[in-house]
Amino acid sequence: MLRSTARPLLNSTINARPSCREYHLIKHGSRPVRPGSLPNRVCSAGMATDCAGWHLLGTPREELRLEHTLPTGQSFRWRETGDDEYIGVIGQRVVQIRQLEDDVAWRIIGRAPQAAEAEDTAVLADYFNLSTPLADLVRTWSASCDHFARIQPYFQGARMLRQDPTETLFQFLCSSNNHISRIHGMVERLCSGWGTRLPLTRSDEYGGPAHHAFPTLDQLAAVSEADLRAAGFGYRARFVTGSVARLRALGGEAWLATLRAGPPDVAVAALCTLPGVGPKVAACAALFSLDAHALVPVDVHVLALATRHYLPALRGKALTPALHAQVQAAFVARFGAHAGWAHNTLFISELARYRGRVPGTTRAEEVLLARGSEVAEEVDAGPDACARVVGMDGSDASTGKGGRARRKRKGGAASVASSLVEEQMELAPTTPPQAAA
DNA sequence: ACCGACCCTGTAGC
DNA sequence: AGCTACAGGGTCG
Ligand SMILES: [Mg+2]
Repeated sequence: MLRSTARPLLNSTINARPSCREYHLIKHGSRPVRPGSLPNRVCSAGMATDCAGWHLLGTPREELRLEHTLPTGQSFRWRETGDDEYIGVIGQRVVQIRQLEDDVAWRIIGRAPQAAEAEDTAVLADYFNLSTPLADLVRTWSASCDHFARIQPYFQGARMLRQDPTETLFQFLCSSNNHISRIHGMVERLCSGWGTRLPLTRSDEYGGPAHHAFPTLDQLAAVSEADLRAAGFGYRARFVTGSVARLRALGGEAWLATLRAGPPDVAVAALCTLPGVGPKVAACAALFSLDAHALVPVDVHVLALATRHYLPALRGKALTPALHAQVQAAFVARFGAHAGWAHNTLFISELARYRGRVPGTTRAEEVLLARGSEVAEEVDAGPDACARVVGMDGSDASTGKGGRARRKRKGGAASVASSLVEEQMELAPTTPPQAAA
């Protein structure tokens, strides 16, 4: 195994040459070295470390795959900095994280002074919800649902994160009737404009942009609607200032945290009293940050997959609160107390970025195949394939820099294909092609 | 319960 | 390449 044949250990924003010990920790094509000394169970976030600050999370691929967890719509706080490598902020820490063959490696590259190193491992374990055994849950879900059983092998390790409640609420306050790419920018400007900058602890190795904690409610209270409009928030500017004011009146972050202990419907009802927060955004905040593992944020895409597989009678109906409740109930009936987690795997299996990964599964693919589209040329990479099926040029569909499969024909299948290609981050179409025209 | 307006802007489509 | 037109992980009244 020659070094020259391996991809660079660190991406281009990391300038330092990795130490020899890093090579022991980071995979080189196949497997990490010194596996015998490493914890390999979910609940024991790794203690293993090296001189460059890398640790192992202790998560086998069935428990966590970053590709299915970080850039799939639960958080807008991560950016991909390399092949299967990301940098983002968890609370008061800037985290560099990378997928290994059967584990995940992480290190802290920046932190607030009050963020003690001794807490790092616990913070990571908390953020990735490591006390929830995903692989065990998957077995029960696969027994309950044929569709889930069919697609899940292609989307392993899709965990729910346990994000900060305030951060999650405002991220998804920005999400309604909006494009993913714009949401990313809005969240970023909120952080860089009003959040506390996190000093880098490895500034000699990292030359990328600065990172900031998500602004606290006190920091947000200093932001005017005009500020937000200038930052491109549009009409959501008033939602933000209004929600900040109301949250502070209710008791701020401490009050939000109390929602974790109560029933999910109480949390959702409370969140819905905030301006700009409806059932969908409330469910996102509750599932992504308030331990409401059973909640399902029902958007148009979730409704589409629900009508396709569970509630055919609801096809074509508008996404009213009543319908939202019906879909929610159907998911809980089928998947149980962690229905929100199950929904997450189903949701990401619909992403256009993964189109073709599961042979002949989605309705969109069925339409394309029925019309003889070249989508049939996509090879079956097999379950648990690591390589992307779409975006072979390495670009990320979610950043809009291309990478989508090129379509050549006009009319017929091509018009269907173009409606697919148009999907923003990725989601397969929710409306019949003819209706889209 | 239903329906139209809605701030922007990244991107598709010429 | 530049432009224009569109549509977007919903929410509100
Ligand atoms: Mg509300």
